[in-house]
Amino acid sequence: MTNAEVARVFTRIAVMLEMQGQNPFRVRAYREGARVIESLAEPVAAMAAEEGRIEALRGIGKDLAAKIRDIVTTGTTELYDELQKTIPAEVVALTELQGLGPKRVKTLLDTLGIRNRDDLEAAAKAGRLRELPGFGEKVEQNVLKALAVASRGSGRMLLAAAWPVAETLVAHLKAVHGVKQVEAAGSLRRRKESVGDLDIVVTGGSSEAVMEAFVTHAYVADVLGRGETKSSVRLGNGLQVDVRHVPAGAFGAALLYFTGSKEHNIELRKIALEQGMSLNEYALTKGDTVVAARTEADIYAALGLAWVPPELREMVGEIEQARDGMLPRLIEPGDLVADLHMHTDRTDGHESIETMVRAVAERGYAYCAITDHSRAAGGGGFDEARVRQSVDEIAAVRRKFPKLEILHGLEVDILGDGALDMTDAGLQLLDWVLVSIHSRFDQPAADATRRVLAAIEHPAVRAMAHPTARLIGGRPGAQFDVERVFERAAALGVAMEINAQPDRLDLRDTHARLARAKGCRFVIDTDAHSIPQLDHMRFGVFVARRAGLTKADVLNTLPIARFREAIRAPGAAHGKAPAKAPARAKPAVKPKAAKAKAVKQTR
DNA sequence: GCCGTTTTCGGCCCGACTGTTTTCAGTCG
Repeated sequence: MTNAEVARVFTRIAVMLEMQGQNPFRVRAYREGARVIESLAEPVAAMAAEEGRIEALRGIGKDLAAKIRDIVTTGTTELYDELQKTIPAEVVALTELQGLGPKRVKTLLDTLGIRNRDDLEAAAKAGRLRELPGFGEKVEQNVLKALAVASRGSGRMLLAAAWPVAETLVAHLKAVHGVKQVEAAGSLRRRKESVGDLDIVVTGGSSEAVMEAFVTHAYVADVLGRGETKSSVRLGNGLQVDVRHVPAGAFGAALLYFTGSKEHNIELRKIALEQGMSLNEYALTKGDTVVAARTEADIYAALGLAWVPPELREMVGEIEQARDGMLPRLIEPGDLVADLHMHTDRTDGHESIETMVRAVAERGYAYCAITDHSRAAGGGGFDEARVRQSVDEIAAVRRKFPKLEILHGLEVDILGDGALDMTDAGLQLLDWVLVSIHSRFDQPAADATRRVLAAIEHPAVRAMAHPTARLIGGRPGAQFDVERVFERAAALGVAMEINAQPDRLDLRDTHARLARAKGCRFVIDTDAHSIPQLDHMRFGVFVARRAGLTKADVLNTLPIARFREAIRAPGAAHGKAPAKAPARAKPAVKPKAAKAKAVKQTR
């Protein structure tokens, strides 16, 4: 049982209880429980095995804790089974459609016996929805639209994909006559790895002009709603965008409100109430008096809090830190002076070493590492002989770029049993060894844990690249015990990478936060396979910021000399020189003279 | 169902928009 699966049971219970018209606060408790479980860095199943551990979580009481234990051991809980007798799970799934909530879905089930999307589509097309209480022709049409949208995909978009869209729309709205401030809020501003929709806050100009400019933009495929202060559209790429037009004096309150997270905002409202004030999207008020509204910082200050960077507004302890003046000074993109993971056309990259290095130099970095693949990753990956050959290749490039330090690196595959896909002799020729998983992602957790622990134990290893190997929306990644791996990596001095590829972002934010708590140090790298990908670095920094990381946590913020001192020395934590283990059986394969063009990027 | 310098009961965030209504429920964020 993964955390996501346990959370889904709670979410479904919440929907079912709501359909039954139960106490809304009881409903909320299940939703809150689902959120808490989903945001955990550790498997909730493991936590549930320890007494009192899950009860200590805010929002999880005795009752929910017992249900979590039921679910992780048996896959379900009595209440869920009981509810499913009257409301099948497939009916619950209908509430995921835009415009259909628990009440309407309940009506559909009770009056027309609609149980799934097929039933719903047939009924809507036959014009039978419009007859129902609370429905009408418009709702019927919106249901058909929602079904069409749902059949197109998950609805969430990678941050890196939404980013340029947001930039374009913000610039478009800034150009409207009289407009003063435009800012993208929501999960994009919090730099979440994927965004469900886009929220843009605007001040100045006339509401009419702003909304007109917005809904007529070329990206807009469908106008979902248009009002004085709020309009919603769906873009051609499926992304929903909301624009809010607010008075200039309320910009801070609106930005705060629409940036979220919802849970962070709820906490701020509670704090306001405790102090006899009230917070909404227009202002922080005391009675009829506005206390603060113009900037976020004003509002936080009036609540006795330091301004919280949006990336931390996830109820991960930021409220307490803001109150105590203990918020971390988060790492900035400009703090990074090196990129230590990239590929060239010698394996699955698109550019020559020289071209890549020139692009790195143009980006102002002080040093970099060239890290092509080892053999197991395919795509012409390196064996020991190829590593020997590359010593001269690297030396030649170093002569051409004397101002840039170039580390001779390799991304070495961790084989299924934890052995490294390179001989010790080959490893000793390198000055930057990354290890990573590119195969057997579905190993049982115990095997995967042993595999990773064995790999990082090797004294040549400096860092673990994209540690879990997950792909956002595509692959869950290896299921090893992250806590144990982080503890051991911290002890060995093996850095954990935050990989900035937009669909990896691995470690993810919650894992990076846990790794930091365990004492790990980090590198943030692009894993670039082409020149444009070198510019993905910011997305890795965003993850680091969401994890609360500072400049001091990240090794590639250090000048090269200090970096060399800081990385794990050969044999570190072993109390001896690098093991002279017998070299692994050398593959009886000669370096390929010519390699097939246009190799597929190894994932 | 959770929670507690307002504690073991009585609260629990709140407004906009839509569509169906004719004063408001449902949904969303």
